[in-house]
Amino acid sequence: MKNFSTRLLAWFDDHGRKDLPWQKDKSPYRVWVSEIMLQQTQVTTVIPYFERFMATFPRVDILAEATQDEVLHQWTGLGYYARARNLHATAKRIVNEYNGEFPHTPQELEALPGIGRSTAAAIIAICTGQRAAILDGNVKRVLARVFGVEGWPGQSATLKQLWDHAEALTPSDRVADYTQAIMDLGAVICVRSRPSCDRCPFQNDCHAFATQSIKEYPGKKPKKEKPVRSTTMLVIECDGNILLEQRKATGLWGGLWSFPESDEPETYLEAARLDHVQMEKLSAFRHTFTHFHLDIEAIHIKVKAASQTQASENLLWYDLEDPNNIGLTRPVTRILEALQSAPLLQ
DNA sequence: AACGCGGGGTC
DNA sequence: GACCCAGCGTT
Repeated sequence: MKNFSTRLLAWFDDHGRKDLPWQKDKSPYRVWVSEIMLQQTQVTTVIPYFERFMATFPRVDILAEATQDEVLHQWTGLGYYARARNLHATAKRIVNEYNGEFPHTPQELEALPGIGRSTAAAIIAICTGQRAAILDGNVKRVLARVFGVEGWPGQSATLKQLWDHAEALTPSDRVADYTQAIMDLGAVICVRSRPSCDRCPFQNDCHAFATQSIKEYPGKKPKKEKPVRSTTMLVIECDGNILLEQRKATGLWGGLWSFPESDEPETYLEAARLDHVQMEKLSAFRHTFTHFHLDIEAIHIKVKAASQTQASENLLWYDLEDPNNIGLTRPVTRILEALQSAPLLQ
């Protein structure tokens, strides 16, 4: 299609978003943090996290010097916690290897943890104005519909076609605006369900609109049955303090703090040299991940003096009145909320 | 090339 | 409940 970028930019000038928090001061640091937070996460969800993160870590060197617990604490609730670990690792590398300044080439950016092809391009385009093509969820949806690209974008053949379109369409002029514009079109007009085609600058050139097959694009991910796992979480309380265990550094909920899990509470307590005075089931619930369901049963256990329990690297007593700055899993925040709004056992 | 990785918004 | 979101790293 001719004039794609010109027409998109004309639309952007009238209708694009220009007041998002990360558009105020488009420094590489702020743009980078926003791009990482926005991976697989919606704008409205990100905004409060971004504001809080910037207030706590206003510069890359400050982020680099923070502890991982502090970074994960800021990330609690955002999900995909490897993003936070990679963000922290990259901050350290920016300080140590690049003297605190972000590199300006896609190759160097992509070599940093958590920055892939699209995120590198976004940083390049938005911060330097160098030509670089992005391909995020918005762009995939727009291009799949306009050009009738079939198949699920998770498949490499489909993904390649989308990248080819993205590269071909990205202009040399006004790349920063173009990058924002193509995302805005996807976020504001070409939304997933019930898109506003009558307000779209490409209505007359859109394959999906012309063939009345908008729902077919982009192709859907093949659905798979989610397996169900189950666990028992031990909410061990002593004097208003809750025992938490740090999860291993990688994998699911990596680096976050959660309740000890055991199907045999008595055995666990014995091993930890804890004497319980009361034990009561809390309500069971289901926590659903991308790829499986986790049925969680929580047991509230009150114990006598905790001094017996050795404090170790990956164990801490979490004071409900004076919480640590650490990353917590969703079930922990959920259960602690429930506990505090309806305190049991006095 | 396929899978692991969260939590929340939307319909 | 199904589906998906400003994707990337690992295998």
